Amino acid sequence: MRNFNLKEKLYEHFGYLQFRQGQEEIIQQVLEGRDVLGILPTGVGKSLCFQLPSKLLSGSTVVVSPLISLMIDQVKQMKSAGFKSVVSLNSFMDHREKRVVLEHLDQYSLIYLSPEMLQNELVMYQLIKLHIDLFVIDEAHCISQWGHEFRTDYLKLSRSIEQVGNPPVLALSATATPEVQTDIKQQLVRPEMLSVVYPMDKVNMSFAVEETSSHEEKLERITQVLSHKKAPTMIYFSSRMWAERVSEELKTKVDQRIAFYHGGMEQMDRLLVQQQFMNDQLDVICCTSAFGMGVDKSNIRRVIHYHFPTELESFIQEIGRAGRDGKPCASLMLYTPGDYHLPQMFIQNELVKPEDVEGVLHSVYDIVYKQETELNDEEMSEELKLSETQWNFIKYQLEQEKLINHGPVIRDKHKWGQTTEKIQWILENRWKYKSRKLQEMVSWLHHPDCKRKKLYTPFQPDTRTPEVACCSNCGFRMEDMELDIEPYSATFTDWKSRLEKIFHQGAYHATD
DNA sequence: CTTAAGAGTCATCTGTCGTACCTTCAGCTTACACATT
Repeated sequence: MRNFNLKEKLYEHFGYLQFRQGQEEIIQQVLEGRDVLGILPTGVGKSLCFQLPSKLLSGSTVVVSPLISLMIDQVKQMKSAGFKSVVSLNSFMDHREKRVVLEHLDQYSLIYLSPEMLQNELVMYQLIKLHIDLFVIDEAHCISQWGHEFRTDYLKLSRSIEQVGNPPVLALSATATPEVQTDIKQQLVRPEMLSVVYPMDKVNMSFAVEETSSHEEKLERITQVLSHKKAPTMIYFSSRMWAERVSEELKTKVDQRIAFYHGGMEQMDRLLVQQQFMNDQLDVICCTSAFGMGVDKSNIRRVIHYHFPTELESFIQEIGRAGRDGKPCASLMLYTPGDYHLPQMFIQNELVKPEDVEGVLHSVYDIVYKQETELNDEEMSEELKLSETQWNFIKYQLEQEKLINHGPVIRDKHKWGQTTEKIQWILENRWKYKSRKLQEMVSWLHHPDCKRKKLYTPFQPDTRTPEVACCSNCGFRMEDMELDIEPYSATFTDWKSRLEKIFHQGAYHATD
């Protein structure tokens, strides 16, 4: 079975003559049945690493993806490229459609779903009946970044993999420190997983870090930078309010097309703004971390941070969206000493204090065993005076100990006491971990030497020599940025190339 | 000796927070069939 020539198969199914960096190695290993953790830089075509194997393997391939929009995009893309047996299971489907797909699940060779969907009994019942010979986790850093508190179903993946017959696992991501890689392997219970890691340092990006004293100064600086030259720019904020506010203020100061984007907006508005930015109908987007995953725009020239994120991993992901075309781009970080409070509040908001665990568990006990009607998550977190994420975490831990949601009532006081201690211990470690990550982020801001080296050293042993000016500590200033932008691309072209573009709209191109 | 101005200290108050999935249902919109003028 392994005798065929992979390059021939690549051409036959996708029409490409050559693999891109890392693809062939990963596919080879996957086809030989090995578990692989692939860390490939953005824009290399990670999805091909499972799309080609799914064509070559006889059974089904399951792909876990964090965002519905990502799944829908990929399915659409594959369908228009002529791959018919692709489907995604998600909450946007109506009940009839969902039932029909579930009943004929064996007809699909590539099945996309969310980690939450895997916890659905009916879905799992149907999956178990299939022969699954590849289990893929796309954007695998979510396991480590979201799994512990925010989306705990990400920590339940190993159990699901076991249930569907322990197929080979392929985990893919663009950014993962060795620490995160280890966490991913641990959570998947696959310590022997093969790591295929490629460098992620951006040789076409210059870095600038500037201390400011106030909002007004930040605004003034952003205005200067934007006015210097019109170019696709993202501005990252840690709060929805500030994203909206600065977006409005910039509109009065800069003659460019500016909009904001965050998770609190209506679905349609989000889609519209994203599409406009993608199509060069917007110059500047003021956004929170909601904007990013699956954004594949090649000509983003500047990423400005009005606030800094809670960890370097997030920062790297955010700047990773610029300069995918390989042309020069820059990152500008603006910070004010007071900015430290915001990320600190985020940590508090997702982690319960260890000394509060005992009280919380007592209340849970009372509620679960004395309440007649079952409370939903929203009511529970309100009743316990916890944030949604804090309750998520506690709930997951109690489920793991089988103290809730596992049938018969357990009134074993000793067991509850033990669990209290265990949760306290986990929380103490999470507090230490998150505080350390934030500390690393802050010390990067103040690092007196080369910012580039300091940034990438935790991710890879050697940092390559940049093709552009290095960083503000190596003499780079935002004003020096090379920006030879052709007037907005693709807007005015002759009818032949426009027709060609329309004709090829559905054509397959591998993305991340 | 009294009083006003200014400086320093303490207590109180104000401000305010991101990331996604799922389920289920109420309420709304849209398309369409049918009856009436």
